[in-house]
Amino acid sequence: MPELPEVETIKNDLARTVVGETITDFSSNSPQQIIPSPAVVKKSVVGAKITGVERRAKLLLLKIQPYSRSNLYLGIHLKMTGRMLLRKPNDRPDPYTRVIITLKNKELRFCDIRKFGYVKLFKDKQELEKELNAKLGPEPFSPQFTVNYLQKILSHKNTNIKTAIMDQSLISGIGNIYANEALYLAGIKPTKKAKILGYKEIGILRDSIRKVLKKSIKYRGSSAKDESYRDLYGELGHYQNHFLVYEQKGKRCQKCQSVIEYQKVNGRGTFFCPHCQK
DNA sequence: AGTACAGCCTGCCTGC
DNA sequence: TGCAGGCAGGCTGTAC
Repeated sequence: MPELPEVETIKNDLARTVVGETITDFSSNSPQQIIPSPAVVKKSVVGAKITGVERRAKLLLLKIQPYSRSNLYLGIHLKMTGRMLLRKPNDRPDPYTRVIITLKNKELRFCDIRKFGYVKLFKDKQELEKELNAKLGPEPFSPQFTVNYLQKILSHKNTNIKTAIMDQSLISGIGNIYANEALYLAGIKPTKKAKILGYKEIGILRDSIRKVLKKSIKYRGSSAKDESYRDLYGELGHYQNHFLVYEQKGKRCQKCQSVIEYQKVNGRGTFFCPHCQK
């Protein structure tokens, strides 16, 4: 499932392949995934130029400059099974293609088995930032993501630490895979109450989050068992070959050789070492 | 207000 | 073999 490292990988590849391209067509066979509607988005973006690609949390952002008007943004959320694929117009169709953004001699295809993802038009930067800042906490690599910040928000959280770090309004970009991995690296049990973590422990957690995300970006993200994540070219990521606990139930902990356990935490599959994580 | 959880959606896996 | 039912989970809306 695409989280911060996966979206970052797609963003970086898009930045070097489609910036400067003009959009010649926009079509969708899944109107429920297009906000406000396929017709409005089509009218807004056709003839306009892609001038940049950004990422905020797990949202991919295409910056679009129409002729003689201010920048628009197309926000693309891949949710669970979404893919953004760069193809040529005559390439064979990809299964579950929901949206095609046509460029000159290129196509951006948004494919999504479960239809959880969406493409949303933002009229300008102001509208975009207003919405995103209202519901998203700081980026893990931003200067705002300090130990003091983390301590402040966790100290009055009445839930477990895993649920807390996956809460996008507290920290943005962390999903189930990297929550599992970061907590293992930090030696913290996923079910531990967020508010009882100490300052030192929070510092280690903050560093672990950054370390795990950074390493995954280096490996172009994770394509877990179901391989739902693919990069812009349809290729698998590689971080799954470096999972420490995620999908490692029954295997041995690399640090202490204990058997990795599995349990549900707030409805989410959770992997941990019963010995290393306290 | 803050936390928990159903619902969205569909392919895959399990068990009968 | 075939089919029903459960499972996966990011995020939103609703309920407590």
